[in-house]
Amino acid sequence: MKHIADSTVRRLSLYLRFLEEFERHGHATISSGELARSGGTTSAQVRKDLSFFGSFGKRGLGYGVSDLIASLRHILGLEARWPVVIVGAGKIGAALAQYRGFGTHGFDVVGVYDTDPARVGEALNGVPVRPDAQLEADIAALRPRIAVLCVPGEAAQPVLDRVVAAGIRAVLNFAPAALTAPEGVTVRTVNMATELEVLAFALTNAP
Amino acid sequence: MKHIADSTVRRLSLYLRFLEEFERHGHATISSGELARSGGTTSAQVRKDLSFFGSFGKRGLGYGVSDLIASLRHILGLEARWPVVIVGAGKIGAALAQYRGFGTHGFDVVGVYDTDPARVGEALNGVPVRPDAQLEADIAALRPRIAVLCVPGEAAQPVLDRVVAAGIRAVLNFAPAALTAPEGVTVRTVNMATELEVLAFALTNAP
DNA sequence: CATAGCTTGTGAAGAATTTCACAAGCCTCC
DNA sequence: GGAGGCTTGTGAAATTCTTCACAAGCTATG
Repeated sequence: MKHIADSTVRRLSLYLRFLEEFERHGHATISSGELARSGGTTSAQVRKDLSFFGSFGKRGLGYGVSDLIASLRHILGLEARWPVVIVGAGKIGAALAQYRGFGTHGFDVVGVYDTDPARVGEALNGVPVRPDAQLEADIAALRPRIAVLCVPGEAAQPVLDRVVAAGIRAVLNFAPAALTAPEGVTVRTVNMATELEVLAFALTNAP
Repeated sequence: MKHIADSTVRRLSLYLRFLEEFERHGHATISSGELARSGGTTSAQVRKDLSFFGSFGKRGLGYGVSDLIASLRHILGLEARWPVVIVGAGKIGAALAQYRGFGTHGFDVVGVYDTDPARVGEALNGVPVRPDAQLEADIAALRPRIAVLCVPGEAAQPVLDRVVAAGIRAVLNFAPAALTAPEGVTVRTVNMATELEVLAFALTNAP
């Protein structure tokens, strides 16, 4: 299949958010223009994004909301649930472990890990915090597909190397560090400092 | 000034992270190639990114680490400190309020707001949680430039409208909602579901 | 001072992404 | 059943972003 741009995938995810909203409001169909307005893009962009994967609408009518939701969920790979491990049960890790959004979006937290014995044993949203040393064995046993890193910056690369060695191929990194991973491993980093600095730049260079 | 791409600004921020690392390790100069390797890009990209803002290196030598740090901090607008308010003192809001990275990167949390009377009064990292109703008055008095939204999805747009009306021009949104803001207001949304879905897509369409 | 060895800064080329614009198709209403 | 009014899907054009490639310039060395 042709390569799909990262920006396209993010927009598809965003469309899915809005479609779910539309469905809750009882709308049966939606046009590319309406979807575009919600997502801050253009109708041509919406149609082009979808066209990479097929043809989902009806000319003159628009898209069936629930059909398009199903199609997007299929495209994004959300038909099965994805098991996830969270490494690091500090402030951010604990907050994420208790975040309900994981479950409602098809992701199951199957393990939370920490090196601090004081935190081990604690249960976060029903999932007990387990010792960091258990990480490899648990990945082998529970086969999570995604690891979420919430460890201090300097620990992030070593932990990444460990989870990759244990078979993980997708990582969401909240540690303030830029990571390098082998070919075939997808890493997304969410860096608070960078987000704030982009805002500072925007404010500094305001019109 | 010519328009600077978002991706360029994010890379500048990333370069700054690495330069700080290099400086801690005692390196005095760095070449575009070394900086590129750390940041997962190319030397040409590094030089092009910097060239939008001027000429910072010495041919044959590279860049002076501390000079380039100073230049980047100037470019990104990090020479002064930026006051920030956090709206929502739930799990994520509280975790952020206690995150040390704000302070070390030049951002000061001057207020945390919540509607829940049980949380009001609590002090997070020295900053007391104040009643949500106080938000507008405090923005007028303390003049924060950035608002971080950690409220439930359905509350995000109303809160955004309020902080914009009160004079805020830059918003970092952690609520699971896509927001619309008037011209001149920069909004960055960090959406857990989208990040995870991009990973699910990558895993589903793995080679 | 001339040469060798690096590395920057930058036009130009190339690639990727977004926007345009329009034929094709569906529905409704007369 | 034909006309009118919408909306999709998609090549082509336009724009934006990245990579290439090389002249220019700095340092060190003999």
